[in-house]
Amino acid sequence: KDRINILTGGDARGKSGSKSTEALCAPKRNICTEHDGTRVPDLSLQDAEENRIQPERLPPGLRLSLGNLRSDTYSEEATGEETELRQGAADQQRQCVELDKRQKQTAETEDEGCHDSGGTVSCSSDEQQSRPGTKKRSRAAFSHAQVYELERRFNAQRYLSGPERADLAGALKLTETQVKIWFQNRRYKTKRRQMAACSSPKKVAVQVLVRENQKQYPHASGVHIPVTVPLYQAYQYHPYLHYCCQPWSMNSMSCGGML
DNA sequence: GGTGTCAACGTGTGAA
DNA sequence: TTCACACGTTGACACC
Repeated sequence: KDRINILTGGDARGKSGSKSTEALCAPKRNICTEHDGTRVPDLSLQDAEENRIQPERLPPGLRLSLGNLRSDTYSEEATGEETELRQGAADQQRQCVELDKRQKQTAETEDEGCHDSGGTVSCSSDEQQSRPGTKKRSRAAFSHAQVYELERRFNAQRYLSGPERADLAGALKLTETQVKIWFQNRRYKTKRRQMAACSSPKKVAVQVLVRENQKQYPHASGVHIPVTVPLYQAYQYHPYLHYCCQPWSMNSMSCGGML
């Protein structure tokens, strides 16, 4: 059902090298079309709020390494951020070192058929299948810098065109497929969290309504049940709520039973 | 051992 | 036919 959103509005997809790629992508971004045909804003900004990686929480080693990864898109933002990136706590540095050690150990213990692709360790499916009796599936662990840059890009735009994906993949030393899959997984993960956040506020409201056995709302149909918990309070603990339950999204997010 | 995370994979779909 | 999408699942891994 959500394909409607993608194919009619928010879709920035395009075949690599396809002639229509650029035309499809940029102008339509940030606009989605609901099932009933109404247009709704893309959620990238809200996602950015929820998913943003705070620079001060990054290990210092990673902070410094990010400068080489930044594309022109982020050049302005990078200057102020880089100063911030240089400040770090010692424990964070230790954490980073530990993680790097673990990643290196993992890489070293991989089989010979596996290859290191820019900080990630993976095996091609051919290599896996060529081994008799082994059907081991690889799961590349992206480096912190790669994930950071992917997150940054995702916060800026939820969909990448073919050229954009190629650029990003090249910058991060990942394959285009990896970048594509990462964005797919990232969008789906965001949506799942939205749905989870959308359903949880129900419990809060119900608790208040049944308090003290007061029969304040005789019409059980619930047509005019007042909201007893201010929405801003709910938003404080459920950051997805404010767009998940807005009028333009009510049709698609099944939040009708929220009260 | 159970659980959560996440990259990779599989499926169904529409557009070009 | 090819491609990218949403969505669900799988398998590896880390943590408790």
